[in-house]
Amino acid sequence: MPRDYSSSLNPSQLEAVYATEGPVLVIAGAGSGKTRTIVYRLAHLVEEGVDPSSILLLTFTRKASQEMLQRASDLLGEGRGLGRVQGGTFHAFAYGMLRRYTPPGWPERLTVIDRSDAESLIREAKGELGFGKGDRSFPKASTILDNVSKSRNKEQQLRDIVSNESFHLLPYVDEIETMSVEYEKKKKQCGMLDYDDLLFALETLLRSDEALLSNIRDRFKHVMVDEYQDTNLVQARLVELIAGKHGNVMAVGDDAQSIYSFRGANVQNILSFPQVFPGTKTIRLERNYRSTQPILSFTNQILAQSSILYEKKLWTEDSGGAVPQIVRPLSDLSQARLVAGKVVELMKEHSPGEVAVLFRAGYQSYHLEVELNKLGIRFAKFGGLKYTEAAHIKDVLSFVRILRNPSDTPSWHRVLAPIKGVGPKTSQKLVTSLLSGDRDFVDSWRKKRPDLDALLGFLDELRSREMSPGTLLERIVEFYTPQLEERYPDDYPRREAGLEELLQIAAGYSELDLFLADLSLENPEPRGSEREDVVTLSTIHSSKGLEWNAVCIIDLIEDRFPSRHAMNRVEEFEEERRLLYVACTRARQYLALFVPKAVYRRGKEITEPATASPFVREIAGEFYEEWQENYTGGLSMAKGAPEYRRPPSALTPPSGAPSAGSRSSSSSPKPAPAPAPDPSKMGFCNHKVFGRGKIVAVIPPDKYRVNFPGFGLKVILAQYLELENT
DNA sequence: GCACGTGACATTTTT
DNA sequence: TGTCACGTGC
Repeated sequence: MPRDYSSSLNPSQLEAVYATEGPVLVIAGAGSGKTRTIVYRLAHLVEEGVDPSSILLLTFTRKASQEMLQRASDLLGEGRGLGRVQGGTFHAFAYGMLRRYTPPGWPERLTVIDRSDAESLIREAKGELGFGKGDRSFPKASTILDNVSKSRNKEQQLRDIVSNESFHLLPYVDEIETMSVEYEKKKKQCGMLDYDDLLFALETLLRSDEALLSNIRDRFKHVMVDEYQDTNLVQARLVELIAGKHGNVMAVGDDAQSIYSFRGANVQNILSFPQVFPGTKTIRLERNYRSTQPILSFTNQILAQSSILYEKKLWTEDSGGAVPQIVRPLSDLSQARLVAGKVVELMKEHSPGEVAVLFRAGYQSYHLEVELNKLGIRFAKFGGLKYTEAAHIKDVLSFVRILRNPSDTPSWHRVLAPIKGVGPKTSQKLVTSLLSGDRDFVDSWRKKRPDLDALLGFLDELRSREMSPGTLLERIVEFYTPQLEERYPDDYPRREAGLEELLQIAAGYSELDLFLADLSLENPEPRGSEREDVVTLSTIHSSKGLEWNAVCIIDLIEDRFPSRHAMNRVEEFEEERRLLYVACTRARQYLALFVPKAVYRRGKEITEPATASPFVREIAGEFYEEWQENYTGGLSMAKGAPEYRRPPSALTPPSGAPSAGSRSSSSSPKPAPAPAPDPSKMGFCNHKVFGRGKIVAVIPPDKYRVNFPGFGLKVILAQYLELENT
């Protein structure tokens, strides 16, 4: 007998929970109890007698899906088999499927490569093709990969992507295309799949095998997809393929929180969901259970200034609370000190785990990390460099990967590199010789170099015995550690600790394949134990779906937030706005935005004045109070806290039906609108682009924006362009 | 061909 | 801070 959840959920949430047949689209504003709704729906499905293993729950991170399953399990009590719910990220799901149903003609062992592996392949290709010799401005491997990946994610021609989004690379577009072809070839040769391949491969598999497809459709009778606004085209097609027939599919998302279009996410997916799945029931969750009204009014303002219309205004019944603060430190260096001070202050009222500092890019927290260390405040940092990208970790994993997939040439090169006398050329020859039957070259080198002999002997020995991932890793680390000390004399203890951690992770696996795939597909638990009660530092992207009592956001100045790379096109600018929206809506009770008045420029050794972020400038004064750093390092009130007024009626819950009618821009007085940004003052202008000494394009004044970040020519914003020399 | 030092340059976000 | 190209000496 299904339980009655009406005391725990509001009417819209209930509707979403009980709508288990047919397509459902839940537009869930920030903090509107989205997770809660999914959790209850899972519980309800199982209570209704649905077999947990026939539910597919696709989420943005595995952590998110684990949390939901745990909570559903708490709700129902253990033993209801919620562990059997299938789920995780699209990529992990795809990998699992491909592992189980390997398409005919594929190598039986698939290697999933991460970003840096892919970059190595691109670099290899570049070397072999002889591109970029003597040309310092030849695009970097990572830049090329960005474009290649974007082209696949958005399913547009590489050439178009380059012209539209990386305009300055246009002179190299031919080389980039050639390299992309070479990259695809190399992956195939080595039996490797990159992140994008996983999704396309699954689609190809399902489309090519009708029996399998119908099997899969029968198997997953209920599909739920979280963060639907951040799915890309293939992901949406996969959902349609699997759930399109029975139509028991629920997509949850928020168009105002779409922040992954750089990865090919397409907001259109959520907007056109009702067309793709006819008969869709659309449910809006707008009542906010997270933040105070002053914070919500502030975040609503951020969206209100957008050139995109969001049919959404969050509201709460809780009208108390402090107004958000805008704090103006004298520089970004003193900002670090002030934020650290603020964190200390906040920790008097909140536990450390309830305090977060958010930023646009990983490097922006460096100064703050130093300050926090000085004060002895423990923190966990999310986002930025991945732990598995560290050189020593990659070194060790290369051994493992070679054992699993002997044609993994990048790993071979990595392993061979430390041997004296082996450079790129010799390494190439050695690998060729190792992979072909012709061992003569290798054997002659083995005689010359005892360390090569030892290395190959070690690998042979590992190969000859079956070992668990944990044991295998232990042996490798043992073999590798002497090198570690030699190569990183300064910080090898730290790196040793990292390897120790890797051993811990490996010990939890019984299958090597899964261990390797998980390392590439899931962020392994960030250093240290899980869920320690410490302050959080996080990129905004990594803060998605999380919340804290107190949130500080730093570096709200032009060039940093919005990132100067995102000043290209209007869409990118708007995505930065949504990013700020996501950041601000993480806060429950306290929100502060730090806007340094100057920034230190590393190269120039000077401090330059900084301009406040346009997003901050746009917000009318009545929505925040302002503090300034004075010259003694203290803070003083610059603009008093406004007498907090009840927000205009459009923002308050309409009595009775919360989910309806709250969106009309009705007659209520709009709070003093900040002047809309004037494009002509933002640097839109006509500009010529030079490539290899000649003009390759002219950018029309009305559509494009030019940005000079100090040196070099950066020309941005291109939807179409005129080529002068073909 | 390789190792190693030097200097120039650029630095988003993530599966 | 890291990456890459290039020069030098072996």
